[in-house]
Amino acid sequence: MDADETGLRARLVAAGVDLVLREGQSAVSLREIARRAGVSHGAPRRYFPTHVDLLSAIAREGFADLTARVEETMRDAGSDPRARLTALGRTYLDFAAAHRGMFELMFRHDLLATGRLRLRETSLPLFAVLTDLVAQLRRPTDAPTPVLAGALWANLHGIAQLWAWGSLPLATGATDDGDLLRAALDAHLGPAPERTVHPPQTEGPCPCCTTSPS
Amino acid sequence: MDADETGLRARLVAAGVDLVLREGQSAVSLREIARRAGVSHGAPRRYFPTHVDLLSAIAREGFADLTARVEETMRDAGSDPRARLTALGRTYLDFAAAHRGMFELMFRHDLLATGRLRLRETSLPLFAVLTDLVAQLRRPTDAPTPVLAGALWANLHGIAQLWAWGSLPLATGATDDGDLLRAALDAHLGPAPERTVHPPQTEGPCPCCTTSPS
DNA sequence: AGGCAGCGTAGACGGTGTCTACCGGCGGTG
DNA sequence: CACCGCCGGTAGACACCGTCTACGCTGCCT
Repeated sequence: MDADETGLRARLVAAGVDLVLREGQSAVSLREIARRAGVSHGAPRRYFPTHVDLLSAIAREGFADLTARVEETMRDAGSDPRARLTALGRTYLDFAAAHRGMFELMFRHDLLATGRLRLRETSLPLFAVLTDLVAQLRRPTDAPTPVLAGALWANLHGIAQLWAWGSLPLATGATDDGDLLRAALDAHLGPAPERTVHPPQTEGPCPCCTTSPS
Repeated sequence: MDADETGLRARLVAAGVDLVLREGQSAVSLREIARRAGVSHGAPRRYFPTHVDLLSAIAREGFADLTARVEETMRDAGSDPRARLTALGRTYLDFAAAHRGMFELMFRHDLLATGRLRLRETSLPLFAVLTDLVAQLRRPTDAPTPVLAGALWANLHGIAQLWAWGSLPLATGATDDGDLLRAALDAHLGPAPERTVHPPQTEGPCPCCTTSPS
C-alpha cells in the first residue's frame, strides 16, 4: 500500500533517479540500482532487457521532472511572454546546474541514438512551450519560428552545459550565468523592455531532493 | 621523427584517438587501447596512472585537432570578420558532426572536473579566436565582449550537440544546420550585411516585407 | 489437486580498471 | 668483470560490471 510497495519496475526507476541525482552518472550501474531496490542483480532484467533501457527510463523521468518544473514556473510567471521566457531559461539553467548527473544522462547520445528515450513524448512538449513563447515575441525580420526557437534552445542548452561544466566561467571570467542568459535572450529576441527588473529568483530549499514519483 | 617509433606514451594516445574516432566513446577502454598499441594491459599505467588521465590526453588531442582546423579555416577565410566567424562556426559544427565520439569525450564533465584537460591551454586559445572576431563585430549596445562571445560560443556548442545528437532536427523539422548557424550569428551580431534572405514565414502575410527589393 | 505462468534468485562468463609482484635489459659503479 | 638499481613492460589477482541461463518459489486458474 505504500509507494515502496508498488511494482519493482517503478522502484528500480526511482532508485536509479535517486542514485544519479545523488552520486552522478557513473554510479548508475545496474547492479547498484538492484542493490538499492533490495533485489538481486538479475531482477531488473525482467523489466529492462538491457542497461540502456533502464537508463533511458531514468532519463525520461528527468525530462518529466524538468517539464514539470517548467510548467510550474510558467504558472507562477506573469503574462508577459518575455518574462515567461526568461523564467523558462532560468529554470533550464538551474536544473542543469542542480542535477548535473541527470542532465548529462538525459542528453547522452548513446541513449538518444537508441530511440528509447521517446523524445517525441518527453522533450517535444517542453520545446513546444518555448516555441509558443518565441512565436509571440518573434519580429518579422527574424528567422522562421522553428529555427528561431531551435537556435534559442541550443543557446540555452549550451550555456547550461558549458557553465555547469565550468568551461564558460573559465573562458568569460564571469561569475553569474544570469549575464549569459540575458545576453542570449536579448540576442535572439531583441533587447528586453526596460520596465521589468526581474529580481533574482528567491530560492527556498531545493524541493527536488524529496523525489517521490507517484 | 617517425610517429610509430616514438615512445609508448604517444602510441597509446594515438591508438586512443583512432579508437574514439572510429568506434566512439564506449570503445576507448584502457585494455583495448593497450591491445591496439601492442602492449599488455598494465603498460599504460606507467604513463597514465588512471584511465581518466589517458582519456584526458586523448581529449586534449581532440582540442588540438579542432584548434588546428579552425586556424586553417581562418587562413583560408577572407578578411571580413563576419565571414570569418561564419567559417569558424561551420568548422565547429562540422567537427562535432564528423567526430561525435571525440566531441563527446572533449566535453565529458568528469574529465573537465579533474582539471587534467588543461582547458587553459587547450580550449582557451580557441575561444580567443572567437572573442577576437566578436570584438570586431560588437555593437555598442551589445553585452560586453566576453559575455557576448561566451553566449555565442554556447550557442554554437548547443547547436553542434543538439544537432549531432538528433534532437534539433526532430524538434525543428529542419534538415540543415546552416539555418541554425545563420540564425545564431544573426541573433548575436545583428543581421549579416546584404546577404539576409530569409524565406518568408509560411503562415500569414507580412505587410512590411512587400517593399523589399527582389 | 495439478499445472502453469510470472518473478525473482543465484551462479557463470567475459570484460573492465586498478593494484602488485615480477623480470629482463641497461647503465653506472665498486 | 661483477654487482646493483632502475626503467619499462609483463602477468596475475581482485572486485565490479552487464549479460545469459538454469533454477525455485508463489499464487492463480482450471
